[in-house]
Amino acid sequence: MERKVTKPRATALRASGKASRRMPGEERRAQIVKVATDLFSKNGFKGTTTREIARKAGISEAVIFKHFSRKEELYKAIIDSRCTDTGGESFLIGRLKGKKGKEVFKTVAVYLLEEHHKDPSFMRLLTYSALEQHALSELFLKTRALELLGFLEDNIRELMREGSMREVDPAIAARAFIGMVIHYSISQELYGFKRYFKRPLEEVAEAFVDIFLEGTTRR
Amino acid sequence: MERKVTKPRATALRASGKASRRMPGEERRAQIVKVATDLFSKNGFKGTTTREIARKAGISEAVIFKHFSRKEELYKAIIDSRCTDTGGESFLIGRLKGKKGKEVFKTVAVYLLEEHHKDPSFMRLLTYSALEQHALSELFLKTRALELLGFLEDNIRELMREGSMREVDPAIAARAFIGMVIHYSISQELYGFKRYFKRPLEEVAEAFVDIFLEGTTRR
DNA sequence: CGTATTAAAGTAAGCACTTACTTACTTGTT
DNA sequence: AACAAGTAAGTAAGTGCTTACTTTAATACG
Repeated sequence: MERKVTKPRATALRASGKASRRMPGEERRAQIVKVATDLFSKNGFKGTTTREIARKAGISEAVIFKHFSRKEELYKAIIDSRCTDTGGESFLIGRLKGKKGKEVFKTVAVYLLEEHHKDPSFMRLLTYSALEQHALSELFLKTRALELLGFLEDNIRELMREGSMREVDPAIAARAFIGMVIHYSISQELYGFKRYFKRPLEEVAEAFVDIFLEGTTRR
Repeated sequence: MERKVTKPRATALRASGKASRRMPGEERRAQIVKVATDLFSKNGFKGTTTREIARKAGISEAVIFKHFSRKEELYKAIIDSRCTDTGGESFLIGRLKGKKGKEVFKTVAVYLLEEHHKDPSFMRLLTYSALEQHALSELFLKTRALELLGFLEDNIRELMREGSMREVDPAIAARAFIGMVIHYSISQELYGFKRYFKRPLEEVAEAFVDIFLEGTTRR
């Protein structure tokens, strides 16, 4: 049967100056991942369509399926890359080597606040994946989260041994510290608290460390 | 044209013992809201279909649209009811009247941890709505969240005035306290931390208040 | 109390559109 | 000419929502 003739979409895109041009396979794959990451972090897995990913990448939908067998596989590729990305929290652990005491807490707080501020997409992706019960939050928990908590607990035990920190439950104390930092970060970026409250993040980090170590009671 | 004849679904449901029976309009509306709340909190707005809501309620889809003009309107009805629900945080403010100092922090911590543990659906709904940029998180922020933070800030100022609390930034201190509590709660329930760490919530609440007031430094 | 009527609650079937994904083919590059 | 990258057109299934009709329950009346 005679084919319907319609205006080619990609050529229309090219005319508009937003079009993709042909790319080597690996480059195209990486571009799809980047665009998809952005959309998944904004809309979640179900809320993101392959049609929208293709549209934003300036390609046809079929190209996505040249690189990924299914939508789920694209999502998994993103999750995997984000948990092995050297820009993540293992990088943080590296920066903590050699630091002790207050400096550890300060470094952790500043790093986390800065990372979340600079690029909220990982935080959003992680939150969506926890809600949607995807693998990312499980993977993240088992790798980054427990690793960082473990590190802080060890640091707290060391401080107790050398007598500068009082007897506390290291696990609970680590959770308290991480909790105030990350919740601040999430409520500022995700919940819009930053419209009502804005401070330099170094100041906020400093204040949190101070409260954690010195408490709020007058002496 | 002659209608196709197939087995009525509702009668099939009735036979299976799970069927809805006829209900007065208000009762049915409430039932739809309850079922939909559960599904929206598990799957988000986009991830929940009207077919699935109807199936779980044991009714046909058309019944939903007898009560709500659109799916979006059903969602809004849920958001509204959850932010005016007397089981929410305004209830908390009521409980804080007359309490001072350490007792305020203790009551807030225990209450929030218990509420989230007993019914994580609101927390999930709120998190989904923040990600999906629905009205719930905005409404919640403007009502409950800022109200509670304001209350804590006032309490902190009062403690500084009477000399039992040292000079801190009340806004930052309130965020620090709320952050450790809520993040703990969310990470336990939503992220699955409770599989790796379990403590009686009174103990956790007590420890957080202690850290907030006394810090962790040995004196 | 029985019957007819009316109102309320509910359904089967469908519509128009969207979704993830496929396939046979075209275009561009080497 | 061969290969890689890409597309137009399509499929089967799913989605939010509508409509014309059926069923059930309540009410009025004799």
